[in-house]
Amino acid sequence: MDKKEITIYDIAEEAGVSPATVSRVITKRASVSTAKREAVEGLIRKYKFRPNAMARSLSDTKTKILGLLVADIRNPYYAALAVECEEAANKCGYTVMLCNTLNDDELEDSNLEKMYEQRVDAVIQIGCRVDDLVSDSAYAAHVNRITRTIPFITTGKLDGTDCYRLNIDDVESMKIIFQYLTSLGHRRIALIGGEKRKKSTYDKWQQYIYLMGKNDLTFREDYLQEGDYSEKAGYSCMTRLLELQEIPTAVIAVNDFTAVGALKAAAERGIRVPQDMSLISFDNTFLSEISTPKLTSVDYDYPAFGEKLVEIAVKAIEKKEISREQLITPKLVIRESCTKRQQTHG
Amino acid sequence: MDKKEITIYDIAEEAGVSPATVSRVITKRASVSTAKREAVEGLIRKYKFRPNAMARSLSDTKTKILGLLVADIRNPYYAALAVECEEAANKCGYTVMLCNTLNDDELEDSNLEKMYEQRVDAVIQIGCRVDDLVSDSAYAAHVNRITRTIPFITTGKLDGTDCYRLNIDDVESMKIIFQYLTSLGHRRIALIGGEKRKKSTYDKWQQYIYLMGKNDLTFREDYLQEGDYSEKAGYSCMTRLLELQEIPTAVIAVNDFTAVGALKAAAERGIRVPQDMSLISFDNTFLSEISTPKLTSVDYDYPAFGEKLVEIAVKAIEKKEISREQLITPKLVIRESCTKRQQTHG
DNA sequence: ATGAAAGCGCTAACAC
DNA sequence: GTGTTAGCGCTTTCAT
Repeated sequence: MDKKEITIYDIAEEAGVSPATVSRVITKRASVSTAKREAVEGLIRKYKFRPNAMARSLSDTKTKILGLLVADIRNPYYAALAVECEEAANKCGYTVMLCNTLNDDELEDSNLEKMYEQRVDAVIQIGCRVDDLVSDSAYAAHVNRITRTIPFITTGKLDGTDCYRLNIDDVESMKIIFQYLTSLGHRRIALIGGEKRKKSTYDKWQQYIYLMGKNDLTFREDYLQEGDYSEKAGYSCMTRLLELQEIPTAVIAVNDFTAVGALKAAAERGIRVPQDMSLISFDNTFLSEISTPKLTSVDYDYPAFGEKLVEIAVKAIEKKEISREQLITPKLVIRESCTKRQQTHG
Repeated sequence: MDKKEITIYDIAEEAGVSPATVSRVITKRASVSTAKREAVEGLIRKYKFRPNAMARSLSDTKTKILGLLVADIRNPYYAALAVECEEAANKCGYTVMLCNTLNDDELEDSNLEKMYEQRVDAVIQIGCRVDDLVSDSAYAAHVNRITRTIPFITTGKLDGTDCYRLNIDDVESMKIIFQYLTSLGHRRIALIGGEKRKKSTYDKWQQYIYLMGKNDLTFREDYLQEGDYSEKAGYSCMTRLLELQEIPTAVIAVNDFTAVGALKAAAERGIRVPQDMSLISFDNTFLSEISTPKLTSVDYDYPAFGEKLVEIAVKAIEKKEISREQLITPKLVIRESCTKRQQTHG
């Protein structure tokens, strides 16, 4: 502890050059004679000198930090995306400042403030209030204050704000699922979990209803079980489904957590997946891989997703042309949880 | 975008006071007359002014940032701890800068550099090379360069360095497990997963062997199955166990992932947990809660763990007295995966 | 209590 | 190519 920190002045003095020259060799933004460069580089190595990022940011008004605001990193979906964002950011020379909103509006606000104080070059928000079907206007106002100075990228809806949107194509996801399920012969298809006040869930519901019609399947209210996004919700939705006179032959779970809960409810009642019932989910987190049976799930290509998010941020920072709204195309990862409808079940 | 940012000079001018006064009302570190304070506070609200953290850090050489270096945030264990650290840090007025090492030594190094450049006030490292039974000396040297100026806190071993250590009491964990398992009548106890080059695993092994002896149980090499920390490892370790002449009546998995894999292997062979075999794990992540059956697992009280980590960091930053080595006391969370040994199994 | 001014460590014009 | 200098926006003596 407590050794005085070295600065470019110390390096400059010992190398017999000016601080500006040291700065030049560090930033590589201007040319320096080989002799001086090598002298400086030698000293940098000798003292293991690292420029003070604060001073640097203050001076050139770029922090090279991307604020990443996620709902809850303990959720594998956010964790997967966050890691990819971090890797993508690193590749572009950016560092990520990650904060959790933990479903707490105040925390969401204060984290946003913090990012602003830290003068992050852009903020990427994934989850929480940005996902609301109808955006909270106070929140939108808050975001707009930020977008006046910093690009704001989100995977949510957040209307009434001047932000960049990269959304998952939920309509397409549902289409893929229906295509797969109907190709397996399923006609009694249920959808469980999720809150319809969230845009992504709302869109799934709408599309579910539409596709039931389009495929000439009978839509039944009781095949649409709202819950939240937890394992518990999946459990209780599935339980309710299994109490029905005529249980579905295929169930779509809003995410992997609810699918896992549904699996448990099914197992308890002696319903085997996929032999007695098919189950399919969204998100394709590691839970799909470790559950028994492994889940067939809709994947978003997280590496590409993260890269795209960062690319938008970086382009926006550099004031390059970049579309304000883009879509992520989902694809189905087929594992073990679905199978052909059993003829005996009708 | 692009509105010129407001500074304390703007506020000062409009309020008819000096920048120093504005700074005083912001920092609250000196007294200001009520009239001027209110004028300044009004303008701060009016413009929603937020001081530039870079400038502030440059000037007072404290960033109020804690670097948090974790192995992989996608792993629920790290995620749980990281979130608690973030919450604890927030409470103390600190922000967390989270980076993943992703099991990549270069990334580990570069993230450490980045934290240093960012002049974080302390770094907390959880996982990766700090856990090695025998510390890499180049890495230790790197850490020592950092500890010359910044407190370094770790949950690992990392000997040969001047850091603060907060370790899980693995010996105690194993004791608790044995106490529980033997009280249920188990005598054929196996341990699966983990690499013994990691200190925490090494300690568990040692203690396992010791306790087998102490409880007068026969130690068998084939009841000790090394793997890594993945679900796959759990699956293959358990598979090997189930091929033995005499299978164990209770299995200890090194973490929840391996336990989940073990569960799958058991199910495939028709072995029911806990009726036919008891299974117990370490870490008590959310996997323990959502697996079927729910896992009995050793918990570390993550909120307290995170708080302690941050407390050590903050105390060290403030140069207060604080012990260099402390232990986290584990406790068992009993769920569904263990039961009394079936007498019929001997 | 308050203002003037120096300084934190760096970058970037601007001269030469 | 290289040095000089003026900031970047804040905190903090030091006077008053």
